[in-house]
Order: sequence, then C-alpha cells, then structure tokens
Amino acid sequence: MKTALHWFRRDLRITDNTALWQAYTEGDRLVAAFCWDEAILKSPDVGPARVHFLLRSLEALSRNLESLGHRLIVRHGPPEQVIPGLAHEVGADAVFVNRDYEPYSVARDRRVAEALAGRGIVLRSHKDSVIHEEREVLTRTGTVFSVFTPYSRAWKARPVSWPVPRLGPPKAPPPVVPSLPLPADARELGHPLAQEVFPAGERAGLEALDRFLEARVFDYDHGRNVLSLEPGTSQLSPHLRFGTLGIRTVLERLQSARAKAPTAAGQKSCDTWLSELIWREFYLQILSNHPRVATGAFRPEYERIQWEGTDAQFEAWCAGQTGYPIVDAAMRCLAATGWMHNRLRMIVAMFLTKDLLVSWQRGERHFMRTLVDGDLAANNGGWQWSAGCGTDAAPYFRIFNPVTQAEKCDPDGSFVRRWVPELRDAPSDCVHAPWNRPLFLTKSRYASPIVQHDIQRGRCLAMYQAVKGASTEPRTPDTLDE
DNA sequence: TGAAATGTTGGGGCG
DNA sequence: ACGCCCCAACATTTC
Repeated sequence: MKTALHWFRRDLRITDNTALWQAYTEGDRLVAAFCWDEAILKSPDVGPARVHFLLRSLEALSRNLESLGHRLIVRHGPPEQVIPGLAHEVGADAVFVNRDYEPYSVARDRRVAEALAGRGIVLRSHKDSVIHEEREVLTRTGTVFSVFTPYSRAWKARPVSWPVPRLGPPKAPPPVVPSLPLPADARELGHPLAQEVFPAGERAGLEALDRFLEARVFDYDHGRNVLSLEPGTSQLSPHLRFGTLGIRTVLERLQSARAKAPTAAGQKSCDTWLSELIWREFYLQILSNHPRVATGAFRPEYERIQWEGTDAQFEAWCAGQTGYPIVDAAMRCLAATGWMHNRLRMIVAMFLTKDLLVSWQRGERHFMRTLVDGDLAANNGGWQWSAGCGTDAAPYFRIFNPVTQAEKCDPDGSFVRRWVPELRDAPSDCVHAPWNRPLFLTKSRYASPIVQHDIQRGRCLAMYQAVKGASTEPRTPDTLDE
C-alpha cells in the first residue's frame, strides 16, 4: 500500500490543487499535513493580518477535509524535522508539495528534500500557484524577460493549464497520529485588526471570484482607479497569496466571463485584469530568477542613493500623520484593515521614497508586516517599480503629485473623510489640500504637511541624478543570479 | 501605471 | 479692418 503525504503551504484548498490531486490519485492512502513554522511566524515581516487570515483559512481547510472524511494533521516546528518525522511516522512513500519560489522557501524545501532522502522518501514538487513558471516564459534567445510587455506577450502565447479536479473521499482511513491544535486566535500573535475585510478560506475565495466576475470585472478599466465604497478591484489578493483560490480556476472563469462581456469595453476590461494576473507571475519569475532583488535594487546603481529621510518622517508615514490627506487616509486604512487599494499603494510608495526620501526597503518591510496579502515577489516588485530601481520601472523622474492623484481617484473626497476624521467636515474643494485654507486647517486639528511636495520633488530629482551620473559599467539585464 | 515647464496656436477683446 | 495682446487649450519637451 502506497502512502502519499501532502504538505500544505500556500495552497490551502482542496479544489484545483495540483500536488494534492497527485497525492490523492497516485497513493492508496492520503495524509494531509500542515507545519506551523515558527521561523516564518516569528519573522518581523509577518503581522497579525496575515496570521489571522492564515489561521481562518486553515480552519476552513480542516473542515473541508473532514467533510470528505480526510483529516488535517497539524505539527509545530522546523519543517526539515517535522515533515520527515511525520512522513516516517505514517509510513509515507512520497511527500507531495506545490512549489514555492521565495528564497526562504526554496532553501527550506531543499533541506526538507535532503532530510527525506536520508530516510528513502522522495519529495515530489509540482507547479501550482502560477500558470507559467520561472523558466517557462523566456525570450527567443532563452533569457529571462525583465520588461513586462514582451513578457506578457510571450506569456499569452503559451497554452494555459486547466483546473485539476476536486479532492474525493478517502480510499483508506486517515492515519491515527497526533495532531496539535492551531493557535486559537491571531490575537496571541499580535494586535487584533480594528476591522476585518477579508473572509478567509476556500469557499470565500470562490465566492469573491464569482462576485467580481459577475459584473465588476466589466468595469475594471475604470473601477480599479477609483476608491468608491464598492471596490472596483477584485479583492482576490489574499486568496491568491494563500492559495485559497487556484489560479487555473481564476483563468477558466475569467475566460467564460469574458465570453459573456456585454460590450467591447467590458471585454477590454477583462483583458486589463488578466494583465494584472500576468504582472503577478512576472514579478514571481523575476524573484525566482534574480533572488537578489529580495535584498537590493534590481538596478545596482540605485544602491548608492543616500536616503535623507528621518526616522520621524518614516514613523509619521506609517502612522498616517504626514499632513497629506490621501497618504494619511491610505496608511490608516492599511493599519485598520490590513489592506490598501493598489492605486493607493503606488501613491504612498511614491510619497515615502520621493517626497520623504526614505528608502523603499523600509516601506517594503512595513507593507509586508501589515498587508493581509503581503507577498514577497509582488510587494518587492511594486516597491522597486515605485522607487524607479526595478525591472520595467517607472523612470525615476516620474513622481506622483499626491494632490493631483487624490483628485483623480477620490474626486469627492469620501475616501479621505472616511479614514481621516479630522477632515470629515472639509469642503470638497480643499479636502485633498487643506493647507490652502489655513483657517479650516487650524480648526480641524489636522496635521500640517511635514514636507512640501514641490521642494521635495526637486531634492529627489537631484538625488537620483547624482547616482545616475555615477553609474559605472552597463549591466546586462538578463543575466541570472546564482 | 506622471507632472511641470515650455512651446504653439487660435479666438476674442480692445485700441 | 487691423494688429496687438492675453490667455486658454493643446502639444512637446524635460525632469
């Protein structure tokens, strides 16, 4: 009798789960396991929003497995000890995982594979979290893309893979081995969120997908850039982050939604959203092929920047106390809910790096700690884009004006008023720039701007120009890191 | 997936 | 009627 152990990581679902399906079909007996890895959970990059989402998703996963007659075995400790130990305990012939491309995970999986091999057990890893993997979309000469547009053209030219079936009932009873309880509540691991916006788990993921594809996707071109109460974005990022939703399912349902698009503009909106999914895979393959981006600028010349921003300025940014309404509203929304609209992520990132002149890496770390969907590849890619030091980056001189941006994405100021109560009574013509009404500003008790945009913009341009002029030999953009 | 500075054009007020 | 100026509107360049 062959026993297959499936080790859940970032694939917390039983539908359209490649490695789980392989373990189920190839083995005579399935063991489903999750390892509570303290190294990850104690990392300063992990905060309560994500831990809470993870816990609730695991509870849902456990219930879903039980409803079929399976059982989720939970163990605590270092995976390189826990997984081989459990595999040995249940007499597994093979351990199945879906591949994870972050540097930490790659190293961890290598250690686990070695430890398993020592016991004569094989680690079988599968592609699951992406449609096309790190070395599957390459230029004609076989090098890695570092510009999005040609990457996405090549991505689309490849055939997509379709969902795998949902897990079925057990072929043999699950093993009787100890399983430890999950921590009862995220509060044990940090401060509770003031507001929770994301229902967790597989069912919630599928429902969020269908809700988005029902109508909102057809207005995505416009809706994604405004901050109205009903979000124009898909709200799927935490589900894609934790694998409570499978990417093949997303693609399949997007295609059928696109076929039903009411207008040509609706179809175009579907394509725009698809390109956001491709951005996700673009940044994943950048991280896989150039792991050094996790610790430094993709364009090395930008490593020389002497960031002038102070700790106090960084802390004001984190706390939403910069005196720029759109920035403060966005940062307070993040602190309270663990989520921020993508347009706002760009605005606050530009503001931190180009107005406060604080290193993008400090912002990157803060986002990782606080975001419910915090993902190394996407977050790093976004920050390097904003700072102008990444692949396919915004040119360094592309600097957002926080007021102009705010007027575009929050024309009536309702988003600002919701998150910055000091400005609840601000007249619409100054809600994004209250310093234009000194009398109102004093009365409102809202912070005065901690920097002046036009002045900081000039300093930023000078700062970037200095390192650009100092750049040495030209780099080859598609060489691989070791 | 900008914004500011600078340049050009054309309509209308006015002497 | 004409030229002049103003300036909005748009286009181009620059950061």
